[in-house]
Amino acid sequence: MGKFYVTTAIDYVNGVPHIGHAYEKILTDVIYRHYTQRCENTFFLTGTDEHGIKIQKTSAEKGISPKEFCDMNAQSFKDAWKKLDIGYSKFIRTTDEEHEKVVQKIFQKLLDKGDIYKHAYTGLYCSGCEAFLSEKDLTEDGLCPDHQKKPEVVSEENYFFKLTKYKDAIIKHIQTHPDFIMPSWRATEVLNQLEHIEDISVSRSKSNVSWNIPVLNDDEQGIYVWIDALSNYITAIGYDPDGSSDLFKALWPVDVHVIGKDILKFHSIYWIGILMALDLPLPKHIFAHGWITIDQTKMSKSLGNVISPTSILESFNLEIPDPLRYYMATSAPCGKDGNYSDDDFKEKVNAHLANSMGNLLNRTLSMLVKYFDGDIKPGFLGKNELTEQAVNTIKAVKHHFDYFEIAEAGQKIIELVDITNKYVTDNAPWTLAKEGNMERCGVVLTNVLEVMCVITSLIYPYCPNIARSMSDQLSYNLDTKLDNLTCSNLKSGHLIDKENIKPVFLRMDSELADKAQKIK
RNA sequence: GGCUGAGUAGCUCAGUUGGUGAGAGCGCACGGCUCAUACCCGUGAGGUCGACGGUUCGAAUCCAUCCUCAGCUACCA
Repeated sequence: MGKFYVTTAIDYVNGVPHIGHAYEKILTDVIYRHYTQRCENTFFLTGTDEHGIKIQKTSAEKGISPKEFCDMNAQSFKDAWKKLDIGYSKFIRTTDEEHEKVVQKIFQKLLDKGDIYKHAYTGLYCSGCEAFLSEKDLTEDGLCPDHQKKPEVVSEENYFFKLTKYKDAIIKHIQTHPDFIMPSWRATEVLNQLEHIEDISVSRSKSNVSWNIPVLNDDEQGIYVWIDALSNYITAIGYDPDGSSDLFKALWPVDVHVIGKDILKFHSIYWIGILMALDLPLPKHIFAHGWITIDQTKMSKSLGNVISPTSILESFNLEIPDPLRYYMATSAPCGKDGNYSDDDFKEKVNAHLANSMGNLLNRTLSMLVKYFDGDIKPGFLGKNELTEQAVNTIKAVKHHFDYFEIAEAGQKIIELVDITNKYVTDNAPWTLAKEGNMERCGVVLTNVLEVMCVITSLIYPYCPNIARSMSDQLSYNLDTKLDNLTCSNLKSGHLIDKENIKPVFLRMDSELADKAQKIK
């Protein structure tokens, strides 16, 4: 494989990051890191969506300019991602000058083409939604169900995008590309929505909303979210109607847009329509993930159970984000909702990362030092009975990632860990050593260490810090591509000294958990 | 109302096109081991596989009806 381009949704900076935002970035980062192990040229885009009336209003309430407000919140997103080791290649903000300029050009191009037209209408406008509502959307009292406010009757002339023109083509594309929308069962949902689609309004009157990108040659209108926000996926890498960058040519079409299930409609219908209108190739995949619930309850501000990603790291006293990354990435089956609870988090992470995986490396290296002074003798190499299992796991993990089954892939890795732990117990190197069967003892330990190298590579996307610690102790090259990954990674000679053997992840003990409970 | 998905051991879930006594992980209990991060390995607890029918020699797995949950989406008022 050559290149791999992956994006997250860009987050609206009206608030600070919570665990739902983090979930998506972690998933995407795991996907991204996995593909860096398979491709030469990879790119990971994330960022923030910064225009619109909500930001205009919130910043006004705070008495600061919208830009200042955005700067502040965008930074808090960047800070959070840093703490989670989200290794994005670029962080785009829709207020970036370059983005704004290209969005204006895109708008103009569609206007010139006739795919955007002006249309006057009267409707019920809810400023909270920043959208027109139809009567049937309202409550019995005639209020907006989301904002409990009475919408105003507004007469407005806006620009509309001819989405209906592309309706049939979009339907056909979805039908003929079963892996376009993933998980595939969500495609039915989208096809259903397509039946009732209408042209979408893509501008707002400047008198209602001032914090947006102006339409060129029209002082009355500003560009609304669809063309502004969705375009980030192409403007960020240098798309330009007048001639795109080499980076864009190398990366587009995107391999996968990772998004939440709530915005699938916008990505699989609106965005696809826009791309068709721009004569650009379509995304290879759109992956809609589920939600993270907290203790089986939906996270929401009104319930007051919004959790920030970093508060989990702090309350458990974690110095590395790996456990949280691992838990997030493996707790929800592909595309479905997952749940977070403190107990479950601690349980899973202790069991998999500390007890099984970490301890396996630790016990094996300890024996190598105890029985062989940390040396691997030439005769220990090349007779690995676990090769087949390891190779099968590599295959299975790659296969799962092809379908963005991140949790399922993680499960396979831990299965290999379990198999290897059992192999150690079954072969009891400590007994072999006592019996003086040193050759066999060395072979067994080396076999395990070879598999540990494989595990190190496979776990890396989930736990980059732990993987690095493992690779250090194994003198293993973590840059090894998965296609070249075998069970022959070690060389004969001295591997490690006793003082360099370190647990890669310590159990979170009950004391810490209690402390976390108190904070909560 | 329609459509889609889901309801399987305490918890989280696997269960291809129906067929040896219904599974995994975690948790729990007991046993083993002692290299290791009180870790690992083994054994067990008996869950009417949402409900009631039906098809079949035989269904968790197919069909009908119903209940619950989640999501998408109408229509009548």
